[in-house]
Amino acid sequence: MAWTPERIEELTQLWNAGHSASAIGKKLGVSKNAVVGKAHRLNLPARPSPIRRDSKPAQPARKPAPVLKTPPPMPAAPAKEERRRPPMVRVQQQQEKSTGRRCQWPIGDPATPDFHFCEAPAAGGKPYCAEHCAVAYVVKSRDRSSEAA
DNA sequence: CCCTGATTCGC
DNA sequence: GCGAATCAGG
Repeated sequence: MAWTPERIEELTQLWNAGHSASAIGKKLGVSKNAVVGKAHRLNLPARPSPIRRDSKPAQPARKPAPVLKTPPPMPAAPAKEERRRPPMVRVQQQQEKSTGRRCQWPIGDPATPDFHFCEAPAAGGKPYCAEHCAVAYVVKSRDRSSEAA
């Protein structure tokens, strides 16, 4: 059954009158999916629905194959945007080296209170200490000497 | 298990 | 554009 202007009008009226999608569908002789689908397509006002589908976590099955052709070459290097204020231990380490050039290597889950940075003295202009430089730049190192572990 | 609406995706 | 399938909360 096609959506004739009359049907669309009736749908709109019933929808705006607060009838449920299934009730409207029953009246129009279509499924509630058809009603809610059409309503959504018509940009009718979304009626009270607590359903939240926009959770951050990965959505499986629905989007299976991103198929990336250019994998980023530095998997171990964390982004600067990940920067968060570390716990209170910061004060102590600042006393030792207040120049601010401290290792930015993230430790723990950024979404967790115990998240902090390494903050050992950074090695030669790098954002990380010597140990974490070895981890962050492992790809480059391997590229040159094939070992260093 | 029933209801609800929202979103996706093959047609 | 359509709507069944699927998802998701009450």
